[in-house]
Amino acid sequence: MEEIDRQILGLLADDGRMSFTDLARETGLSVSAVHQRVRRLQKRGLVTGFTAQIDHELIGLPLTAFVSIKPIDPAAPDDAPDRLAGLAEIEACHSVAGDESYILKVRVASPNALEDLLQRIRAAANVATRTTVVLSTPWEGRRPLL
Amino acid sequence: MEEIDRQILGLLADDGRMSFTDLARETGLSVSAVHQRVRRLQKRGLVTGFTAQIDHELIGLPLTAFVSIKPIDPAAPDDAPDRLAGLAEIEACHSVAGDESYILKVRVASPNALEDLLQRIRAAANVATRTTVVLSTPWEGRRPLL
DNA sequence: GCTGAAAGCATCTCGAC
DNA sequence: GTCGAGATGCTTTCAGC
Repeated sequence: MEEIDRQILGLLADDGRMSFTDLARETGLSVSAVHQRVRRLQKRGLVTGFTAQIDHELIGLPLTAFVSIKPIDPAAPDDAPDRLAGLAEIEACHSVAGDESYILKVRVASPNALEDLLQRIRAAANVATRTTVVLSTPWEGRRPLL
Repeated sequence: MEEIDRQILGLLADDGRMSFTDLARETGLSVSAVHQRVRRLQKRGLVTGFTAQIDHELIGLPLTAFVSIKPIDPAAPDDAPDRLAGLAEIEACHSVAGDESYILKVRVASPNALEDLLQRIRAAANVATRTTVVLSTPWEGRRPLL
């Protein structure tokens, strides 16, 4: 991948709805050239999609937490992601190295909802949980080095 | 907020580039009505922006980790976010409850780059670090309950 | 707050280089 | 890989309700 594709990725990470016309102006290419490059970036899988960024506080999910989980029976087959996929409050699921197996990022409406979710997580995946509550988020989703 | 705004948020979270024409079809409103609602959602801050979703492995940042930090001098003023803002590898910074002060999510190219980043984090913020390496990510950025 | 219509732009495809 | 042009479709505004 080269310089101009990195530039396009950066521009689209900053503004996912930027028009091809504007992308062309910024990159110095023609509209059709940018268009083709963006399509190629999607086809190659470098761009997996576009999404609206939503303020979770304002839509009624003000409480974020990280939940680390550890199987109660270490001999049981590890299908935790499948078992947890149905819980919509879980925004992300990472398999990790270390004492615990997975780190989940969850969003809920209240402490009560968190307690309820933790019970559902333990029941669904037969795991112990360790929860770290987020107090504030100085920044999130910042674009890494391109 | 009401039902139809939730629907619009869901559609835009799934496809941030969906046209107003398609949004109108899905919601049963006229094109101008959806247009007006989306503008209002942005103005009210429920939609903070739009972004391209990028495959970090394919752009050369295959290693993700969570770095928890704890101040070495607990009496010093806590301006860690300001001190860390210049490190572009840090994708997110959450202030958390518990033994440690912040959880950082970082993306790097290699174990060597991670080691180097940890040194820069410790130097910049005068903190001790505890790092959890991500092995795989069953899912991430899934839309929470709307 | 919703609608429909109209003007201005953007998208997307092609043929050519 | 890039370009320019053209048909199609989308965005955006506005008057009317």
